[in-house]
Amino acid sequence: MKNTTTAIQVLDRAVGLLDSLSHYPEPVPLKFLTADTGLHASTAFRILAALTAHGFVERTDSGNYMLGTRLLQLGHRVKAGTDVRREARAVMEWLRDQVEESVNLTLREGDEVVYVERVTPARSIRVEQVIGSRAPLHVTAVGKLMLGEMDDESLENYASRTNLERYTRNTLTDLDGLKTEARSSVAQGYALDNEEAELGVGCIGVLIRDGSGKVVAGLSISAPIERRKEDWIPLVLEAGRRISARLGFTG
Amino acid sequence: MKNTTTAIQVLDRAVGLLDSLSHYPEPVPLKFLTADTGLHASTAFRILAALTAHGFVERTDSGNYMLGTRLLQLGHRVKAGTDVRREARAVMEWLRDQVEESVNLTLREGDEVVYVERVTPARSIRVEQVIGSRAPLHVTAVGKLMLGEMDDESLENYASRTNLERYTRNTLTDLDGLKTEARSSVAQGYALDNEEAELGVGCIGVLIRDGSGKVVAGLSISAPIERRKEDWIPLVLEAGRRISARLGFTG
DNA sequence: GAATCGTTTTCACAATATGAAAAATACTAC
DNA sequence: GTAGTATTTTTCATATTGTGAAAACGATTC
Repeated sequence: MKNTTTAIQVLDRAVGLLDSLSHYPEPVPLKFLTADTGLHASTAFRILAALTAHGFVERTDSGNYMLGTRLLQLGHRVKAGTDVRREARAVMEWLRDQVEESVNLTLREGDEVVYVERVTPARSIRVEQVIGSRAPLHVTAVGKLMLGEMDDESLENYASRTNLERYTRNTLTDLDGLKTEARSSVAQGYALDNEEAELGVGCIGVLIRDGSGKVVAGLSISAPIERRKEDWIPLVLEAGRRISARLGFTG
Repeated sequence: MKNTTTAIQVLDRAVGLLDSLSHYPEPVPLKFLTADTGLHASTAFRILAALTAHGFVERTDSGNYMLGTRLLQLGHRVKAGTDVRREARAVMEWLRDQVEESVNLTLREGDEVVYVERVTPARSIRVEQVIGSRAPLHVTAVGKLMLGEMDDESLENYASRTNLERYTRNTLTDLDGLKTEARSSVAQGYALDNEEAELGVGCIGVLIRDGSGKVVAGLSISAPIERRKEDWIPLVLEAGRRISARLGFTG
């Protein structure tokens, strides 16, 4: 567990505890948390008590710890991409119903995309992205489009910063290949991800633009690779156009 | 701004900053936050820097502060009512489409209900509950049902603890009236809220139970009072039954 | 009923967060 | 343009605050 360290120790520790908590599907005893974080029991206890008082953590009757509803509240007040998320929701549901696959909305954040909204179909085998999770630009359909929007220099900087880490055998790890792919994706208006982030998963992604023409998000279908159909491309393009239109884009 | 105070000062302050941040619809400059929280500029700055490093806060290009996507992530990992929320979603959408009004899912937390999930109709005038917001039991339809499930003593304790605070002229503020209403609501299987929490807003609520028969949540329609129809009662009951059934309740 | 394990409280200590002040940066107005 | 003002950021000496050892408490288990 990587632990970001800042100028304020308690905060680092508190965040570490929340982080640890978020990894458990069930409420956990103090013991587990001290084990994860390496904190002294009394220290962890004290911090958790404070977090509990603020509703960031809740305790079960048995005294176990879990994330608190205050986080739900704050999560819903996050402004990043508020407009896009609100406007996108209905269209995402429409697209999901057309193809019966998971549809995700992503925001760019630095060298990564963050999954901020998702709708899933009612079938037992489906692709599920965790809200808030991240992936580097070069391994996702939407990310490749974002890279394709950059000028050569920025793209090269991205490559040297991140080293184009390999995720699967299909990941584009050489600058030239990536550049070609990114450019042609932008040219055709959509990008594919052929198991480049995860084996077995294929995506079709497009960019979302706001009234000023700026790229504000990405929309993609994620499906088991053998179910993914290129026929869906027009649908994804259409969905992207609709969301962009709602945001005032007149492209 | 009430500020819960715990054994750990920095945490209180950090939470205060997040809280302040959550009240603004747009990114704000440091100035505003120091004004809200009363913190010294350098102190607020330092704490915000730490929160930013952890993704709890983000800064715009102009240097203004806003809540960060890390909160989205943690919010989605909150376990409270996870099962119910997941199972309820589809049924809530169905109900929303039947009546074209907002549908809310609430959890009980102490003497209050917390709104944890919501779907809204595509009409311009509609009731919107903020996810994470709270209301005392005696002013909501679902809450009255929860009160009706208690024994006399617990109900009386609730009344004396909370003083049955008045929200509108329709709020039930006397123990006897509340008791009668709560009991009969439970008997009929649903409760109405006739502008008891907010003037102009009417609700129809039912309880959700899990496999063990325990009440785990509440479901309600919230509509402008003049649009609310008693015809909807069977639909809400049906939706409640469906969700409970998904959780293994066999009535 | 003793022993073991986990949680909670207490408390003396020093490491940590603090805020005054200074430096840097961004605005405004003239 | 320049002077002036407001805001953000860095620095640093200080004492306040968070720390963790140890002890008290509470469950379980043997």
